[in-house]
Amino acid sequence: MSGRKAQAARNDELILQAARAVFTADPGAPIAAVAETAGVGISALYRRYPSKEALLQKLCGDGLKLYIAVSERALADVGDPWEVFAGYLRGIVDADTNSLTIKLAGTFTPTEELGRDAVRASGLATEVHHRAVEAGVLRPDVTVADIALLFEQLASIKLGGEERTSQLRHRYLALVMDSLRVPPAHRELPGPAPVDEELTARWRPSA
Amino acid sequence: MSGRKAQAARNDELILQAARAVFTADPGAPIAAVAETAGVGISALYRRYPSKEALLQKLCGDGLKLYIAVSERALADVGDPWEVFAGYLRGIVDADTNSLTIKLAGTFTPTEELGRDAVRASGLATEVHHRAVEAGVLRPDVTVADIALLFEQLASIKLGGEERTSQLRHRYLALVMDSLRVPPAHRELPGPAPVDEELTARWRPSA
DNA sequence: CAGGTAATAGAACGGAACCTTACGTTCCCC
DNA sequence: GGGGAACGTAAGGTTCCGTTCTATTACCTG
Repeated sequence: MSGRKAQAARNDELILQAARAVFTADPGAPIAAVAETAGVGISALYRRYPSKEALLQKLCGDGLKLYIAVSERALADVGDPWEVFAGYLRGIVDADTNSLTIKLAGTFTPTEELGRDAVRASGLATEVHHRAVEAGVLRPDVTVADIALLFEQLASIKLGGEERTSQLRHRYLALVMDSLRVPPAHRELPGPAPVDEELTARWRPSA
Repeated sequence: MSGRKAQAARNDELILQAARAVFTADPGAPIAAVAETAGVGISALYRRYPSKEALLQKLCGDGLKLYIAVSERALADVGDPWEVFAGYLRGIVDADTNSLTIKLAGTFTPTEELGRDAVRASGLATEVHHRAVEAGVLRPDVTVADIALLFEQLASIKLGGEERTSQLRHRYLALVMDSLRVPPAHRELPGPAPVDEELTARWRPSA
């Protein structure tokens, strides 16, 4: 498992991973930050992608494909309709594709393939939503576009590390799910609520 | 109502208004954009504020004072406990102070006065929250810090113009209020849901 | 009415940030 | 052992932005 080609193959994945992490944290991050995080030089990036825009397109495309995969998994699930829908919501939040795709919306020109995948993703989301409404487990005055905006709101949460952020997103997803579900009810919220220290920490001159 | 001094007084307000609008839309906006929006030259800004940081501190301070005013109004209200709390939530969303204060969190060193006001605002919010829980109209497993993060999520919504954005924020505030209130119930959501066109518009190469 | 002053608009400046390319080096594979 | 792929680093060249400077306008006062 050595050799120049093996390192290149490893770097392929390393770079993508770093790019995802860096641009998720800061969509306007410089490309040098990606290289540093990946532990490679800048030329290793430009060998693989002709420009920053190309890298962003790749990242966006991967995110969309992940989104599509989660949706298809939900459509293939024949279990309890509410649990299927709830699992779908949690899956999208975990995939964390919204942080990237939305924040990068206007920053590059969309590929044709990107457009096709977006249409496909939208269709699948509509079908998932439709099934939940038809089954009578989702309040009908909430549209599929509403759900999309809810995902965006959850993606805006960034507090502490990656793990804590995910925890809090699930907490507020659970909260809003209580008002999405038919019949309405209050269920236990997962994860501890934020403490004051977590909120005030953001005012320190670190950033 | 003319004269050089009158224009200066008018510009005072004009500049603050423009700064609020510009930095609310884009916290990293250049100071030239503020001058252009206000319809004045750059020197008109630097006559009033010694630096960009000073302007941001002023804006933040004003936002905090507005937040405090809304909270005090809620505490003075002796009507139906839930309606008081709901009005408080709507008031904070309308004041739209979170978009500025949070996004600018780490970008400048906080003044001492800013710190005092922040403590005061936090205390008032805690009292408002406490009353709602005591009255049994707010689910007790949601903390005051939870409410703060909910405000942030709502502030992250930006779609179409200012008016449409406000409308949507109230829509999702109403949605989450359905799961905050005791007892839980589904009430009619205000404002029309987003249509596809509104969502896809963001992918056009305008920005 | 004339000079002093406050206020303004906008160009000019200096420096930082950042995408991209060029250069020199290393190390596999034939 | 040599050809070339892959790499790290440094420099190029541009854009952007906060701040300062200059020339101008318009009011007020003596």
